[in-house]
Order: sequence, then C-alpha cells, then structure tokens
Amino acid sequence: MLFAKVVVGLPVSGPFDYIVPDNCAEQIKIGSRVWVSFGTRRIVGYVTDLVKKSEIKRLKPILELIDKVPLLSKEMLLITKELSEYYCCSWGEAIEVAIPDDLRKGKKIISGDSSINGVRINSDPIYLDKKVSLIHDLDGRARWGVYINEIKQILKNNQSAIVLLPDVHDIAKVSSMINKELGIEVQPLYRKQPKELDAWLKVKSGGAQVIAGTRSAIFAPLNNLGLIIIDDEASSVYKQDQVPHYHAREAGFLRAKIEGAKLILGSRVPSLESYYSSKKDKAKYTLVPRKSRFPDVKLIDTRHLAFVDRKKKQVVARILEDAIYVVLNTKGKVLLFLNRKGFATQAACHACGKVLKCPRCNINLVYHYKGNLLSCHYCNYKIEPPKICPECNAGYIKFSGGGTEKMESELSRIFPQARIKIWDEACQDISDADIFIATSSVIRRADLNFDLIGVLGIDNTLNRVDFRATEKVFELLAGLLVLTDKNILIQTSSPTHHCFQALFKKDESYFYEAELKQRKQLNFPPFSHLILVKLRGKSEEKVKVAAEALFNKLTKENKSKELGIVAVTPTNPPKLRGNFYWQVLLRTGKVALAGEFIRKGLKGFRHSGIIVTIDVDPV
DNA sequence: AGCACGCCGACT
DNA sequence: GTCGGCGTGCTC
Repeated sequence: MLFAKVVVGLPVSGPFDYIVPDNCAEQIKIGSRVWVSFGTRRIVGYVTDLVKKSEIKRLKPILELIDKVPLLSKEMLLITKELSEYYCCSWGEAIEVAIPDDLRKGKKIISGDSSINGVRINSDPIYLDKKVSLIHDLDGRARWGVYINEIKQILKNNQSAIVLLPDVHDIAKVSSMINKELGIEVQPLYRKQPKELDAWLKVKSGGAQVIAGTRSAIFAPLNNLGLIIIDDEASSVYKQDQVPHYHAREAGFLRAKIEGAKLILGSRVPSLESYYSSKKDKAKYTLVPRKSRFPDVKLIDTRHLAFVDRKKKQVVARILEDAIYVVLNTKGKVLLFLNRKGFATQAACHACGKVLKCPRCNINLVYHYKGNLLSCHYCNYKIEPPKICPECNAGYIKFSGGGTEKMESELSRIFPQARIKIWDEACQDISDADIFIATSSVIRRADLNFDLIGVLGIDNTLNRVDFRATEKVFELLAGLLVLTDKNILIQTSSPTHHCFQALFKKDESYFYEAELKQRKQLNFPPFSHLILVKLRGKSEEKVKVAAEALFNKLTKENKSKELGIVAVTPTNPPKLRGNFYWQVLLRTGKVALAGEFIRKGLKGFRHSGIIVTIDVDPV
C-alpha cells in the first residue's frame, strides 16, 4: 500500500494523506501534481512525499496523476517549504507562486510540446564560491560590467543564471545587452507574459541558460543554477503585496543556499538590510566609486526663511528662486523635484470646511488640473469636482496645498519668460523646456543632466509615520545625484538630519552608519523583524473590536522575551476599497518562533466577517 | 479559499 | 409550513 502526502494551494495547513491507486503507483513521484477530492471539491494537489503507511482513518484516493515526470524538483520543494514557514502561508500557496498559472489549474504538460532547441546543460555539479555579494554602484553605470563578467564565468562552467529586475520594461533592454556582450539568447520570464507556460517549460527542459525576469522569476526552473543576480535590490516591488507576502531577495538567499548558487545584489542605493548583511559578513561588500563629479548640495533651512517668504507662503524660497534665475540666464536646465502629483492636496468647502474625501478610502481627494478631476491616490477613484459643497449646499469648493500642477502655475507667475513643463514618463529629453517639475518617476532616467536641482516639500516624505521614511528620502535624493554634477538645493526644516547631511558631506556611508545606529537604538529592522497581522472587514466597529481582542489574546499568551506584541492600530489609510483595516504589530528576533506563535494564536481566533492575513517583514 | 451545514426571519 | 440569509467549521 502506497500513500501520498499532498499539499494544496489553499490557506490550510497540510500535508493531507491520499491513497495512491495501483494504476499510478509506478509513475507517481515526489513533486508530481495530482487531482484530488478535497472536501467537496476537485482540486490540484502537489505530492511532497510518498510513504508506506498513514495515521489517518478515512482516506480518499488520488483521482488522477497529472505529471509522470515530477514538476517540482527536490530543491524547489525545499525552497517553497522554507518560504512558507517564514512567511506564514501554506506550503501549497508557496508552491503556486513558483509555477505558471496554467500549471496551477492542472493543465497537462504534453511532452514534445516544448522542444529542446537550446543549449543542453551539463548536469555535473561544479564547485563554486558560494558567497553573497552586494555591489554598491554609486554612479549607477558600473554594476552591469560586473554582472556580465559573472554571467560569463557561469556560462564557461555550463551553469545557468537568473537576472532579476524590478520592472517588466527593463527585461528587453537587459536581454539585448547581455546578448550583445555574450552572444547568448536570454529567455524572458514573468507573470502574464504571452505564452508564459511555453517559456517556463522551455527553461525547465534546459532550453535557456540565462533568464531575465521580475519577482516570480526567482523560482525559474533552471537546472544546475550557478548564479542569481538581483538588480536594484532595494526596490520595494520585490515584495509581493498579496499572500504569500514573500520578498524576492529573501527567496534568493534561500535558493542560493539550497542550490549552492552565487547571489549578487546590486544597487545604486542599497537597502539597509543588505548593507547590514555586508557588515555582518553575510555578504561581501563592493563599493564601485563615483566617476562623475559629486554635485554641491546646499541646504535651505525653511525655519529661517525671510519673513516675506513665510508670509506669502512661498513654495520656492528666495535663495532657490535666485539660483533658478542664474541658470535661466545662462540657458541652463532646472529640475524641481516635488514628490506629489496633482494640483492641490486638499479640496474643502469654503463655508462649512467640509473636506472632500474618497468614499472608499476616506482620504483626501487630490485635484488634477489636467482633466479637471478629483482623484484618490490609493484606489484611483475619480469624480468631477462639485461646484458647490455637497455637505452644506452653500459654499464653493476651495483648493489648497500644492502638487506638481500647482507648482507649475506658481512658477509661470514667478518666471514668466521660462518654458515650464511637468516631467512625465513620456518625455523624451529636456530640450523643449527650461524648468522641469518632476516626481520620483524622473529618477529612473540616468541620461539627463541638469544644471540645478531644487528639492521641495521633501519634509512631507521625511515626516511620515514610517520607520523607513528616512531611507525613502535618502533613496530619492541619492537618485537625484545622477541627474546633475553641478548643484542641488534642498528646502527642509530639518537640515541637520543625517539623510541630508550625508549628501552635504558627499559621503553615502555617513547616511548608512547614522541610520543603522538609529535603527539599532530603536530596535527596528535590520536589527529585528516586524510582523503585521492585518484584519479587514466591512464593519469598522467589528474590525476594531476583533483587532483589539487579538492584540489582548496574543499579549496574554506571549511568554517569550524574543517576541514583542507592540501595538494595535488602524492602518494608513484606515479604509481601502470599501474595507476597513486594523493591524497588530509584532517585533521579533526570530521569525520562525514568532510565526509558530501567531499560527497557534489564530487557530482559536474567530470573528465573523473578519479576514486575517500575516505580512512578515512588511515594506 | 470555498462549500455544506445549521439555525432564525419573510413569503406562497 | 419552507426558502434563503449568512455565521461557523472543515477539508486526508
């Protein structure tokens, strides 16, 4: 008698035992997919083990074997298992992020369907230096040279490589670059690509030696993996915002460890997590020095602005205004950075003071001059601005606060002779205007060169209630450094803050050291791990009650000094797409222990109409 | 997650 | 009397 341990892509702990029918006992393998009856449903399951006996009384048989050749390698089973334990999801859910949609739905693989027409990979394991590296590429131009050299080595050893990129749009560019340098076809791999399954099967059958893709490509079914490159490793898109909330960097560490591959993290502005890893000797740190000139950074203390400036609520301080004049006189180019789109942060009734908010998310609607619309920056809800107040039916709606569009109209008043333009991703170059107003989207462009960059309203980002706010500000500002080699003026009310001082001193490491010191004092990541238990539901009151009950329950049950039940709060925003959200924040040194504790705690926790999800290492 | 079972209100 | 609302519990 043969039994299979089967996991499924549902939020249920498993594995579940099934009888292996005689007719497929020969062909079933660990890593095969099967059709099983689960409750009243027929669903796809994944065989994680084959055993001779089972403790379970009433067993059902496997309905049908889908894969005669196992779909999941031993390594992939191990990676997904460890990932599921770390991120508090089921093993089956972790497996399902690693395979294409068609395979999750039980589609059969027709052999020969994916003809092997690429390079055959030698499967003899080759011993390599297994180290993790972090490349801190100050100019943002050098790291690709390092990557290319490493890939070349891998090809020489007949091994394979994964190149991870934050964005689908970068894949084609990078692929053709690698192709040009090394003369090898790079296989793109990302969710929702046309013929995702064909691409995946081609990779699995050895039809590609180098793949380039986004987050989920960290699970690419390459044989004889030798190298994983994660470019722009600090990018938050490597964290999945749905269950399972995994981070590709973490999955990369795990996969590199399990498969004995090399891991290279590269960035112009490394994450504090990776910088700290290198300090702890978990990664080799390589600093690629700057070749271009470090621009001069001046800090304008907005607390000491001239009285007239404050009185007029001038968005551009006099000193910046003067600097812009100088540049305009020499036909130079100015970039004004303001990380907020739109015209006004707030639309309110002149008479009753009622502020117009998103009916779904309950946050302030932002007025966009272009299209004459009020929109919600969270859920993209849009309405035409009402002429009179919908609350009191008397007052008219008044706009206040400033985004890029408001800035544009202000500037054309101050500099009537200048050509002013709002930068967007469609902009090709900077020939058709003198002053550009941009949000963070401009940072992705390394081919621009301005004579002056003015940074405005950055304090809004700095003062957010988020322990990563400082890191975000530094990331934005460091991104601006490559857009000029001349002058940057920053308006802030905290000019002594280390994220500005590091730039003033022209020393990035000053920021990392100061920020790490502060994180350590406050016991924030990377010195601890945060875990969010999120609760959502249609009733605001019920969600609040449930969240507080969970907080109290966890606090009472927690005996570990390694775990802190920190707080219970509404999320920001508290309402999103018609649901209310609360969260319980936990802090721990050891994620595995905390995860087990939370899972246990949630077992006996039921509140009607409340959905609970767990986010480990939220970003 | 999704499906069945179960226990209370408004209908032919 | 029963149809159906959703709250609760389980899936080898």
